[in-house]
Amino acid sequence: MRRVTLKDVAREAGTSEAAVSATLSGKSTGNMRIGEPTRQRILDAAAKLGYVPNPIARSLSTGRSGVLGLAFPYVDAFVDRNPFCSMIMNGVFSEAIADSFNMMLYTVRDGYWTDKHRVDPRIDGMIMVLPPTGDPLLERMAESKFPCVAVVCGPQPSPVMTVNADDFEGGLIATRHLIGLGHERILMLHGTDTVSTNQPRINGYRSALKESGLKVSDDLIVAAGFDWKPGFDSMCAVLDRPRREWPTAVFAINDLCAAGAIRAIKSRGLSVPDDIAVVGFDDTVFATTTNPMLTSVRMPIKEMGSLAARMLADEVGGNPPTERHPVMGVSLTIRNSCGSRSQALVPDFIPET
Amino acid sequence: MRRVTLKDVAREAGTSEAAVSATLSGKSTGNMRIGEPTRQRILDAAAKLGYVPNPIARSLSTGRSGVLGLAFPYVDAFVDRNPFCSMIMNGVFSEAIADSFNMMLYTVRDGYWTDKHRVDPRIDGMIMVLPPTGDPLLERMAESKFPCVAVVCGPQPSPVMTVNADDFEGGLIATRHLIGLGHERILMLHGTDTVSTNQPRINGYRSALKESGLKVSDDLIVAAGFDWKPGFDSMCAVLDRPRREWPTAVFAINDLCAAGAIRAIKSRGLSVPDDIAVVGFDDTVFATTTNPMLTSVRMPIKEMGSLAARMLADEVGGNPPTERHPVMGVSLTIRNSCGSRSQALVPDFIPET
DNA sequence: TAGTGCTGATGAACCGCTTAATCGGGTCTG
DNA sequence: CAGACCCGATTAAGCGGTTCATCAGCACTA
Repeated sequence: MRRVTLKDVAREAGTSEAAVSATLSGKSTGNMRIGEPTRQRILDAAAKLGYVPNPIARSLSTGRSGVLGLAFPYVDAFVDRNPFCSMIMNGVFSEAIADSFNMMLYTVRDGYWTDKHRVDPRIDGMIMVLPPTGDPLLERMAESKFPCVAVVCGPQPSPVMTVNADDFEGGLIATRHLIGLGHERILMLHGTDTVSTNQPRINGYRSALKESGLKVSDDLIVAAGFDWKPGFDSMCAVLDRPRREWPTAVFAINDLCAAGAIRAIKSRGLSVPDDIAVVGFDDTVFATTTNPMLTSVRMPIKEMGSLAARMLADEVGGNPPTERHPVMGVSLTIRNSCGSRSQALVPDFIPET
Repeated sequence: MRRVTLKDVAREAGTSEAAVSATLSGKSTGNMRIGEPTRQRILDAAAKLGYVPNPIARSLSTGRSGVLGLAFPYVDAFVDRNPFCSMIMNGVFSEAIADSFNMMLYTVRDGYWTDKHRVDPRIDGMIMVLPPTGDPLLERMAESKFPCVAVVCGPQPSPVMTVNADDFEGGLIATRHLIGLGHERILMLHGTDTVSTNQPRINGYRSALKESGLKVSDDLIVAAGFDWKPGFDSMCAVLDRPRREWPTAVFAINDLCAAGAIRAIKSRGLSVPDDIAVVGFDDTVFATTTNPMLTSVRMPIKEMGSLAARMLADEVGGNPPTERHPVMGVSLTIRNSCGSRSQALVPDFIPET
């Protein structure tokens, strides 16, 4: 039951190992030429023996592995509760497979990457999801010429390739939407700056207010977080203020946060959107499980993953992408949480199966 | 900027490569002994040069890679919308890291595993999540002695190691809960048999009815699915029946399906739980984003992933686990969707951050 | 003193594949 | 007819580790 090796095939075909290697790996490298009859014998022998090249041996000798690394922040709640990560992975994975790359998983917690000059030779390149803003790690990777693309890492210049969504624009259109519906006191529930999307979204919010001549009030820019509970808590805190200080609308940093805010609002016996309108961000599955369903800024999350994989595969394959810092467009998916549509409980958006 | 190799360290330390290898890999294999002074010189040299062993070379010569494979079904909607997958992965990953294994990703769609005698030498073992029931693949893996554990693969005997939750018990306690609240017409919204959890959960439902002397009616066992939309659609269809045929309670195959059912019920102007009570399954994040929040059967999903990784690591490490087919217990998390608790909008369960 | 046994270390084969260098021999050219 | 050239294929040197067989040296025994 031993694994069939090159040598076995060579013996079976009555040729040298080199001939087999050249034939099977396709690319007649160097000056190696294989004639048609020999080629056939080798192919037959390989098929007969059920030969499959050993990728490890190949890696050792070529220095290439055909594996892409995917590193993401390791936070239980994030992974378990927020589909963002799996959606990125989904995109990365499908593209990687299409390019016949395998995927290896890492986390930033993993000590592997903290070491200065260390790069895992088992991977040809790395995709880093949501790297902490200003992570020196990216510098190191760039220095060591290790192909790397950072996904969702913020708009500031980066030493490595990046894939971002236009978070500023997202904040802008979400807020404009609310302003267009007549809201003037709009609460921004934001997250922490460890996540790069935070500031741009807030800035978009600010810009939208300014362009409409509305006052930007720090009282209405409140720290919450990217999960359900912080959204709930922060919204509760705001509603504990005197009634006249209440906002008439909320722009939440993401859907989960928005879902928490909605429940907080309802827990006071208030209505969404009649008393307070809510807009989310990301347009994930949560936007359709809340009640009312969320109007949310859509990011092409899966596509961002695919694009990152595509760019990395190209870079590794020797075709450096010309656009090394793409910014994906966002749009607003309008549902029921702002009152701009019918508020029937029948969903106006049914996800595809 | 070349990678530092064993040879470099040997030269620096003035010893042979063998001595370096033996020292650095710890286990003084064979009859190789290294004296303390030499050992120190080698350690110093390695530290000075910043030597890091090349895992590929090591793999080639040892036949072991220190990598575990994780294969999951590749369905967009499943990955993007259902946290099940990422929760399993979370568990697997954290345990794998703890055992200093890396993780490589596969999908069952990936042709790699369809080939008869083919096993990726880059991994030491494989965790297969939700393998299709009766997948011949598992037979093959068992035949080829390749360490493998199937996670959530159903209660039937398996040629490989398995990790399951007690789905039957889950169906039982969910249905008993509803019966205990006085319900007699309980609708079962189930999924498809391609997922192994489907039948056991239905069987649990049946048993609970029988033990209470209630009639099991095929009209009340309705196919839906594991996502939001099928739950919504099937519930709508049931509510299209004459009123006297309506159920007073619903047991849904999972939380997402339950969420769809809830919306369907509300879209008819009915109340959950006053008119119809709903129980979900899995107790994922969705159980807290619906309104009312879902009473749901809790499976220790992350723990199942961890356990699988643990078992696989042990098997690979030469300590075959004694319990090769553990079944994890389930419990019922009671919230608001059955009327057995206060229906205040304030959550009685706030997820940890 | 030859033999035994142990410690500490080395040399070299090997894991399975790639690839640069080389080579035999046939054809074409000057 | 010698030299140039191309085709088809082989040889052998890596890639960077692990590990088995061997060995030098020394102490201890009979």
